[in-house]
Amino acid sequence: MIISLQLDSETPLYEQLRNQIVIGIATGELAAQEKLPTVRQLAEDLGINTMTVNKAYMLLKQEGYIVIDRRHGAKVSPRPPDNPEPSPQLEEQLRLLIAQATIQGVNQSRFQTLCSQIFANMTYRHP
Amino acid sequence: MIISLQLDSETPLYEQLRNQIVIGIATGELAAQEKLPTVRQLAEDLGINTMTVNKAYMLLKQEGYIVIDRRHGAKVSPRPPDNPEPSPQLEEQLRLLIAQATIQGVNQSRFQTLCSQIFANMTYRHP
DNA sequence: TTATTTGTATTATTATATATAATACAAAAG
DNA sequence: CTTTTGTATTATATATAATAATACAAATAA
Repeated sequence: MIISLQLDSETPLYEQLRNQIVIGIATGELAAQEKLPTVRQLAEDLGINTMTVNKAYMLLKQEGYIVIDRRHGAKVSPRPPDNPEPSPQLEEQLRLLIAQATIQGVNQSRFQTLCSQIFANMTYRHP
Repeated sequence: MIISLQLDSETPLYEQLRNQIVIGIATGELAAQEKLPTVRQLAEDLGINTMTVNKAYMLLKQEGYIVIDRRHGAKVSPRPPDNPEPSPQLEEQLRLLIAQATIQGVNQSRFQTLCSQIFANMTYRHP
């Protein structure tokens, strides 16, 4: 999986890394149960510090996206059961996003179409 | 307009303030051309520093949400023309949001319904 | 067994971001 | 001419981000 970090971004490196792994899981680029690189290996590949990668892994673990085992390293979590209700945080983020879209002049129809296109690339639950 | 800041949040105060004003504009709570409180007044009301409010106003100005005039203070920008294409930043944020929703087990149908409900509260372009 | 690899913890250091405080200035309104 | 406006400056304190250099426990591989 290709990971590209922007050193000049306002988004912290560990957060960029976390985000790209989350998207990688959702798109199916990283399959459930798939083993992630070791913190040392990934840090070396990306040219960043070990602890920065570790921070991203700890965050992903805390959020439930990956499982970490000392024997086998980090793995993508198995697919959880369907949960129709999104988390309050996700709902609030969506609310802010739609507010911005509305003000920018993107109407509901266009927004829904965009969502459909994005969903079409999420093969997470269709292996 | 009621603004509530969480001092213990990870989100900086100026960003919380910016977000709530954006939502206020989108929901119509803040009408186009409406005058915002002065930086000193809002800082006093919220019990925070003047420069923190100023930073939020500068950000909103830079993003085009408000217009600042030395004579009349800060005002909500007039409604821009319809723009079917969302900004790349917004699209990337939506992509990450949908990725998280997908992994959390929220399917497309439920997500679209949630979007519809949120859009129903955005009266920005229906005064 | 021994050596290596794994995640993880610790400590230190540097740089940047956040927030507050105390002023000060220019421009416009009253 | 005084007040109010946004804005700039300087200083200070705290928190976060990132790196560096180690070190440890647990498990794998030799």
